[in-house]
Amino acid sequence: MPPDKLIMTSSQVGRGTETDTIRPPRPRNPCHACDVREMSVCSSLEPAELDRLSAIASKVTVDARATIIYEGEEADNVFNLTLGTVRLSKMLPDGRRQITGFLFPGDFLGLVFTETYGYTAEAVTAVSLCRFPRWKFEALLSKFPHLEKRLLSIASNELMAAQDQMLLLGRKSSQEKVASFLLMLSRRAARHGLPDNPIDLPMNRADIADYLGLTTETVSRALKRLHKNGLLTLPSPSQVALLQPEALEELTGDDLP
Amino acid sequence: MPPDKLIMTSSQVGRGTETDTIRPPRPRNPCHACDVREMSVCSSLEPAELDRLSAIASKVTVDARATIIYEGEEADNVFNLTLGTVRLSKMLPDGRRQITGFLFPGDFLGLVFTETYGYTAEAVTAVSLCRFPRWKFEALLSKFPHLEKRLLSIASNELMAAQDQMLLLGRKSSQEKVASFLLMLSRRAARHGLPDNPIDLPMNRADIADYLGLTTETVSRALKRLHKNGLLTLPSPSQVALLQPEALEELTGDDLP
DNA sequence: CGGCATTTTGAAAGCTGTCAAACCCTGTGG
DNA sequence: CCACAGGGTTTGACAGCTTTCAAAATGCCG
Repeated sequence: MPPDKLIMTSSQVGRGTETDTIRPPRPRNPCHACDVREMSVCSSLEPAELDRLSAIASKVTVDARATIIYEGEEADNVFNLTLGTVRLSKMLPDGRRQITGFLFPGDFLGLVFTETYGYTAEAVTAVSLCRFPRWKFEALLSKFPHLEKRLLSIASNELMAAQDQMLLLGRKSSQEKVASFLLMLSRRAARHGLPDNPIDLPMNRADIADYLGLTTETVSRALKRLHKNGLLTLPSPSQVALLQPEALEELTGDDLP
Repeated sequence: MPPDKLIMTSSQVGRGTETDTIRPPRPRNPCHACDVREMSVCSSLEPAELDRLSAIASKVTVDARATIIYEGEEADNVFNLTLGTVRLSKMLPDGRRQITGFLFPGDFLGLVFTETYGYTAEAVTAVSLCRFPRWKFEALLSKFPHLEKRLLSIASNELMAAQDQMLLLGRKSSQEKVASFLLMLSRRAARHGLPDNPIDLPMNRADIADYLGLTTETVSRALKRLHKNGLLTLPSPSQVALLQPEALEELTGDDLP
């Protein structure tokens, strides 16, 4: 299937997105095709590298729920998410699904060194991404060691996160899983300069369940129990207010930081 | 704690190791300190790179059950496993453990870009490794882009394996988990030129359980059930003969390859 | 051959999953 | 502006798989 098939123009991205509230004020977009300077990887890049990156990037917008890459499809592109939330997932033939991660602005997508993608990526919300043709991207890697080292560090961090997730999936109770998940979202939001206490849940219960290795019912019950114990409230199904983040920490089962 | 604390000379490595049966006959060891040429990463290295790698390597042997690196400890070294089996694990404060992976000869260990190790590594069997001081290793990376690219590819593959494992932990039944595990071991042995049908299990049931997110009892029962269904036999607790590998494939829940 | 750790087996409990239905939001259309 | 439709979420009852706890069996090693 042609790669162009993946690009769909979204109906206008909904309500004033929270990314507008990012604290470090937005630098002017230096690239006509793609706001490369906002990619997290850029922090360690030099101007020449940035320009090269911009030169091969094209901007893509995708509607909520659309598929960005299909598991098993030829890995022709690398993306960097600039707006919205993406979920990565793998499926068993009978339909059971495991979400292996959620991506937020700044995250890379499709950074694989295999012929084909190993997972499916779908837009949870309306999404904007920078797209880089793989061969150009790899050519760039060879020219700019900085970039390569940075990617290695990113991959290493992702591997670490994956190991934490294995611990969660293999050994935590449903309540610990949900508590861990909420805190992860809160921390991630804080890192991105977004409001971190009334947390926004861009994904639905089924996504959360498939991320935590649970069912929607169990997720719902775990939230209810946390609510009953006074740890949080649910102003709306997609918002969680953490009343006692410290107490929640203890319920994750993890070491306290 | 000083890094030297980690190095312990093993009592002679036990019985004639199976690695002696590796099919591609061993090249002569080109390095007095460490058989770098046998590292899996070497396949894509140039002679000059190999020599540099050898120059900073020192050989380390570790007794079975000894700890090689501790989670949280300063990440001072990078290792490459040359002989034996290593387990990587993370623990929750109350003692629950998740094994995030088993390492076999050729695998890297301690390849992180953080201050400290994110997991504990322990020798399952007697083990030999090449040790590289981190700072020297990183200096080498900067000089040899080949090496860097190779590591990026390794990290990318590990990430993929981690995602498969998340699918297993989050969505597979105990039987599917055990079937997947056995086939993984068999395939890995085959890739290394080792006997792949009467599989050797260097790790005990507790390790298998902690890798699959189960208990030893459940692992045992799953094996029993597979045995009862004529899929395998257990010549000894640490050996599994696969009688119908194809049928086992179907029980993994995965797509058939 | 005996001691000990590992593995297996058994019975019972518990947590999470399944199935079904009610409820609630959200967005639409009158 | 309100009623309605529909999907998503919550709740309930029950079943089932895995865990727990305990004890027997097995295999390994001195």
